Amino acid sequence: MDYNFNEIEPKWQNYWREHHTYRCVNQSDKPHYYVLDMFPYPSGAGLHVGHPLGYIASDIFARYKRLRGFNVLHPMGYDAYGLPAEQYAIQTGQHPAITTERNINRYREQLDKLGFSFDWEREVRTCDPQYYKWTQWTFVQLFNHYYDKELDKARPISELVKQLESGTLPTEGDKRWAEMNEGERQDYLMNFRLAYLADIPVNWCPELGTVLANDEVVNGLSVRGGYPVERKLMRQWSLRISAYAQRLVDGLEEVDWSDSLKEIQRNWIGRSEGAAVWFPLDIKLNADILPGLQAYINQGEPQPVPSFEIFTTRPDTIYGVTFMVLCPEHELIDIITVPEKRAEVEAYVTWAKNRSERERQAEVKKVSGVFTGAYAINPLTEERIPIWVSDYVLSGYGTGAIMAVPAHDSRDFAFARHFNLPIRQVVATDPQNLTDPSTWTESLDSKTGYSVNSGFVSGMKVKDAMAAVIDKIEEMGVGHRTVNYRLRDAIFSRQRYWGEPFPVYYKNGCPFTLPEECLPLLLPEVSEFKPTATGEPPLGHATRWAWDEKNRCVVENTKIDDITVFPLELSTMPGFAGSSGYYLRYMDPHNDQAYFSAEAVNYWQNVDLYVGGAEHATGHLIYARFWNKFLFDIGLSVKQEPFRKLVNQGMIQGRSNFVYRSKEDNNLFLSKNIPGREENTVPIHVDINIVNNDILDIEKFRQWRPEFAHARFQLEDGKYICGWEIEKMSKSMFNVQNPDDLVARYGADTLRLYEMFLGPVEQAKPWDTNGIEGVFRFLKKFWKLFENSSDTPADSASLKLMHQTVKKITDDIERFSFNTSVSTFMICVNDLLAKQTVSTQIVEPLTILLAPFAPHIAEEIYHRLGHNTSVCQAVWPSYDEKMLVEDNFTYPVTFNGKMRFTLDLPATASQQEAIAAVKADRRGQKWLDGKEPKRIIFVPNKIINIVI
RNA sequence: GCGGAUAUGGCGUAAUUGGUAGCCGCGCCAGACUUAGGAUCUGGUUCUUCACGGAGUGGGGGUUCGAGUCCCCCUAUCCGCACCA
Repeated sequence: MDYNFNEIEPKWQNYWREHHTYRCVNQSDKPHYYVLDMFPYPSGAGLHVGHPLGYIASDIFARYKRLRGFNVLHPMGYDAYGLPAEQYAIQTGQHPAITTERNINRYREQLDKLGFSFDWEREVRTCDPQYYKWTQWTFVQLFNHYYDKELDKARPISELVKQLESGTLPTEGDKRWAEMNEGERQDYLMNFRLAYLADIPVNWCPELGTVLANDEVVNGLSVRGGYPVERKLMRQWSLRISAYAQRLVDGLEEVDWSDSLKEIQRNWIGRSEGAAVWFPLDIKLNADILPGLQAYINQGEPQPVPSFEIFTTRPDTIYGVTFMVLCPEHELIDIITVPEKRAEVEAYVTWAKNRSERERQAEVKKVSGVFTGAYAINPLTEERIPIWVSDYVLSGYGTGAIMAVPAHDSRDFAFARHFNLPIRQVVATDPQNLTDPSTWTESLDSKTGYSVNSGFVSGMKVKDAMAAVIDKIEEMGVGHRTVNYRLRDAIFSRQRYWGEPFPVYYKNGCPFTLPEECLPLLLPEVSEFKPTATGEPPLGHATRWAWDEKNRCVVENTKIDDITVFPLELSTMPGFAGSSGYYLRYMDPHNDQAYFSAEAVNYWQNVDLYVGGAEHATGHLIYARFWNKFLFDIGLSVKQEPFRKLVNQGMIQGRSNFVYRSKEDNNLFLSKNIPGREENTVPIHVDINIVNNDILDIEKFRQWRPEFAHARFQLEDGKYICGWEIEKMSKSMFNVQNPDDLVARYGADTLRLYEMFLGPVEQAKPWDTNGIEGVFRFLKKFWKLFENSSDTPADSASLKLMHQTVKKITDDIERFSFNTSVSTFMICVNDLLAKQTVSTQIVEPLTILLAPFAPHIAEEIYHRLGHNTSVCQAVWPSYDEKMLVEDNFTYPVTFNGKMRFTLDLPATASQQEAIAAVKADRRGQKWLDGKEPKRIIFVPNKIINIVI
């Protein structure tokens, strides 16, 4: 009987489902292992071909670990909230819950066909109230905690309040806690909460009534609709992820991730060490401007005169400062600008503020700025330094103000050149030979060299000068050593419908969280998914959706004039909210008392292996680490890092095929290698499903589209050869390969093996089915091998081969090298098929080895070999080292380093035997020349290196 | 511009981690079987050469008895960040 995957695969998929083969329990004598995939967003297009790659790899590993005797947690779920379902809802009126449900069912169907060993009883969906209850709960915790910089962890905000009340902690700012009213106190606490409301500059589109992400805005117009977009300060929820910046950097040391991914995260967090320095203002203190400067007088370092703070990573260059620059958003601009410059400065600030992020990025090289007419004093040199405004200084980083050292910073250099400001050299690689900086074409940014023209640090190495200057400014009380991070707080509100509602209501404009027992706050039904006419987010359509404080419940259609009923937050949470803690929920998915139980998390700890795309490096993987660290601080999570080992599966690109249409004759198509084809034809994308190994199926092509019905061809060797190119996988390029088609044609086992055979899991590669036949042939051979097997005892050659295969496959899986595993299987089967008959003693262990890769065929053979339990309950075969050794090897022999001859030796030979063999050899005698070898370097199977 | 990675036959890749480069598969060539084949089997396939031989892991240098592998300098491609002081 032939290998009939059509019969085998559904049979065992049903068997596994009925027998709950992959059910996983939270207690076991076995060691535990948690294998996790990044859960998919169920898009309408179905499972995308890149997804199975990672799922197959993790499934192989999960199955392998089970066979090695581990209790394996291998769950799957859906990141079900998201924009596409909502956009579809706006266009069609179809509720996103319905489309999402439909897409999930389609995903599930596709996943089931591939034979994954997920424990579906643990499935989570981010849009399920039983799940998002805990997303909301975590938000409430974030709101109720602050970051204690002393203890370096999150603590309840109530403890901060206690300290403020007792006066052990003074308030920052002009008012003391005791003097504040309730509203002021809430406002003050908002500066500390880990989830907080604050005014943040956003891209606001008035026509669409929503905030847009930077990539949704082009040239100041919305991508959708082309409406004008303005930068606007808006009150938005944010997560104070920046408080965790240092711990997010430090944590990278202890995880087993690729260096490149760690590096991406390090860059994203952007830690840089430097100094904060206060520059006093040199202005006349008159009654007009004095109130505005109060904050600059009282705040921070105790300065008797108004000063402003800058951040620099190059304190050593402070003697080279020739101007200062403030960002256009800096509140000091308004105060210090001299009257005669005011009009010019205001015009510039208005222009700069209205530029979109995109415009700003596109015109990075354009220098713009304006002089305020005001001056600062360099605290070390006491020079007067002009203060400028320019948008090359960003408000979101440092203090939004810099000291400019044009000689040693390329941006300051460009600015100085443009406005003809002085450039003063204070660092030189060769202090003896200074050149005139006004002749330079670029700044000297390097940190190697010596300080020059720099007062007391002149002559020091840059590194020493940095330390010396910081010491000096600390001593003078005008600054201090500090660290800055590029990481910004995460904006957490979206004016969308299809997301988690915030468990927040507003009382006198102040946000309060709902009590825990009232969670989840259900997403209300709305009549429309667009923003309301008054510009509220879609949740504004929920009629009088509100919190009834007296009855402690959420109400709708109520009279809002009731004084105990308060409006609820109308924004929803962003996509990363639901995905930041899902791996913890899988540990205990049905718990309705807690996010997850202490027992569950103590048992599973954290994810041992996480497989997913590197595109989440600066999104999900940062947020999830933050989320986990917070849960760790409040005693829920038991590990600082959620994902111990991470494997990034490579991106799958598309391999497009082309036909070449003649420029003269629209019905004539030339095969790729016909002379003159390049000049006389235009390439046209052709559906890859009617091309096999770059050979076009001519009949299918004629049927493909009416315009090709009468196509004629110039063939080569009777075939039409198509061209190809690696491109992004997309419908419009007809290069999307649907996994379903391949399963139908070759079976899931072949697809699984083939995806692994393509190349290393981590590597990006084009999708290409050219080699799938070879893998399919292998499975047919494996089947044949089983059919040829008999109960006769195994011969020693076969046994040896089997042991070698066990070792190789085991090693390959451990180091995640599945492509070489497939090769190993092929070699083994080809060797065994050359024999008349093969013992079932050999076939059975090979079947178990194959089970992680091709579970259906392995299950079928395992049962046919007489077992009535699943191959998943089998024991991974072990190997005997003695069986691996080759009998004889040819060794290259060298004397004093020179290669002389080769020698045959048994692999098990000892040093003495090796020396004896050399002595016995005629050439050996000649080179030894009667002398005894001093030392012999003898590596089995490698080399004999003899030192006389 | 900064940071990270990669580079091996016609193609995807492999190399016991410093030890005979090209395993395995695709494709191709030749042959067998077959009414037929998108089936199966056998042999060959880095380049060059009739052959003997020679060359060869993006290019150039170095370390080593020995380098695809380690070091330095280029080049190309891919990815991430991008006025982050």
